[in-house]
Amino acid sequence: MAGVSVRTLHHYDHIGLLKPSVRTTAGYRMYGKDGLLRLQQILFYKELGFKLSEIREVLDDPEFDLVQALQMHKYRLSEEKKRISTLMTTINQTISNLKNRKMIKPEDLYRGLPKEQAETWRKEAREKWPNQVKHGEEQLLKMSRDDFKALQDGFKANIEKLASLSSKDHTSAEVQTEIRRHYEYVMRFWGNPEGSRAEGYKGLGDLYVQDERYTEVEGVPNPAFGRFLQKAMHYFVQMEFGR
Amino acid sequence: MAGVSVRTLHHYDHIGLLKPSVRTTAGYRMYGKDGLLRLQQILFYKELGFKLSEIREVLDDPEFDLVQALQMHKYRLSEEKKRISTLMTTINQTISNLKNRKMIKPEDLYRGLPKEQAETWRKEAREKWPNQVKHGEEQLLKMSRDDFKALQDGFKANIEKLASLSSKDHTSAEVQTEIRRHYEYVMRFWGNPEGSRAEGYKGLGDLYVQDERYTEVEGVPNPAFGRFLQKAMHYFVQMEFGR
DNA sequence: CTTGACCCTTACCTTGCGTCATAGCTTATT
DNA sequence: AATAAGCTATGACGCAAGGTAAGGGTCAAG
Repeated sequence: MAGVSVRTLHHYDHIGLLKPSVRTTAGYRMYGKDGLLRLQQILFYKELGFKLSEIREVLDDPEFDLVQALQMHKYRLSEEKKRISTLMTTINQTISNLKNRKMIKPEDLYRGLPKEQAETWRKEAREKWPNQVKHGEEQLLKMSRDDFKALQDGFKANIEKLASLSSKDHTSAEVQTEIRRHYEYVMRFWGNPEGSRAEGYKGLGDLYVQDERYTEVEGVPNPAFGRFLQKAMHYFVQMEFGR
Repeated sequence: MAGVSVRTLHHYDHIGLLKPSVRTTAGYRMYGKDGLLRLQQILFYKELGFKLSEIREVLDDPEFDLVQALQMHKYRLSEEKKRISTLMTTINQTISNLKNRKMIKPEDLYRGLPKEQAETWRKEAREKWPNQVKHGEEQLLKMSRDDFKALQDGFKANIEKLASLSSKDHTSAEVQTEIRRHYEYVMRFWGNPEGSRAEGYKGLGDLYVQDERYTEVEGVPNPAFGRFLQKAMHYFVQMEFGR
């Protein structure tokens, strides 16, 4: 009748949030106009996302600082909104990665590289970001073998350093410094066109979580490291490019 | 060790989401590298807001359309985000109303009005939007007594009509048409300066919920009507001014 | 008087674990 | 080796806000 179920009224009665003004001899709950007002207030605050216990405080304690409570709640809501926003961009990245992974097979990446080198790369199974590569392939082809080796070793060292930091806070300066180097390596390997770099890098972070092969360390998969990297990378992009 | 509690692993085991690869003779749960990967994937999707049952579907059914699931989830998140946004503006309104209500006493409103008229108004106890009025007072003073009476009667009729519609959907054309008239009446009574009208009108809707006196019909408080009006008014402002 | 539409109470189910309680296992120290 | 500290395991209960029966009384209409 008033938009709430009988069960809800039972519940409110049970927890003492809203008690009927009278009970008929048969035990029926009867609510007066004051009860109706209180119910509407309850529903109002409930819509705002307050918990019933909080509502009870608000309504029963006249000394309660309602304005402050509302402001605190607004802050909670704003945090939740931010969280949802980042989740949505993460989902976007994940979706585009899944699509691209379907379209480009790993083999495509090595096509055009000297067989020997491709074989080494594949065996080491450490710097595997072949997916989505379109520009990277060309860039690699332009490099001399020595340049490539140096880059590869530096990259390897960087990854290992990050692995050793994986128990730290992903937002710490230590980690973020190393992540910046990681970003630069990835860009050189990956050769992403300007503009989509931030997006691509974040997406790579998501891939780390999706596929264990990306975060093997010394040949041993380490998925927790993947999640650590993903968070650190997202944070880096956030700070560096502002989303 | 991996960022999850033992209890969580028990739980995942219990619901069949993540089972240990082996059990020691003592019954200890041992997870292999595959288990670790699966755990990370679980945590990843959990962060995105998926329910555990959904995660199980995603991970266990290779035929599962992950992209579609992600897109659906993104939509859910966007809806939630919208909801939070409107909640936040509602809170803002409520806060400013509470503040203003504290600052301006009802008596202030009638100050300067002919005593007789103020008395009538107070007694009828029906069109009570004296709060926050700064401009309204002046406007009322400019009107002749007859004009005022006509306005008052029309307003009263409008409110009664809305009360009779309070069981309908607040977004229906019927209701919204009457709400538009209500809006016009309020603006004439209230005399809000241009620019803040939409905000003020929404805020008035919130006040309806806060104080039963605002939605008395024939002298009888009707708080459910208050909530109805509030929603209808918010919707009106949304459609008319786009927030 | 019976039927259907309400209401009552009691109590279990949901989600994702936290938090005991009780007991067995492993490891470190004595 | 014995003992204590510090794991783990298995129930089982609790929280939030009610949904969903189960079993039974009540009320107005026919």
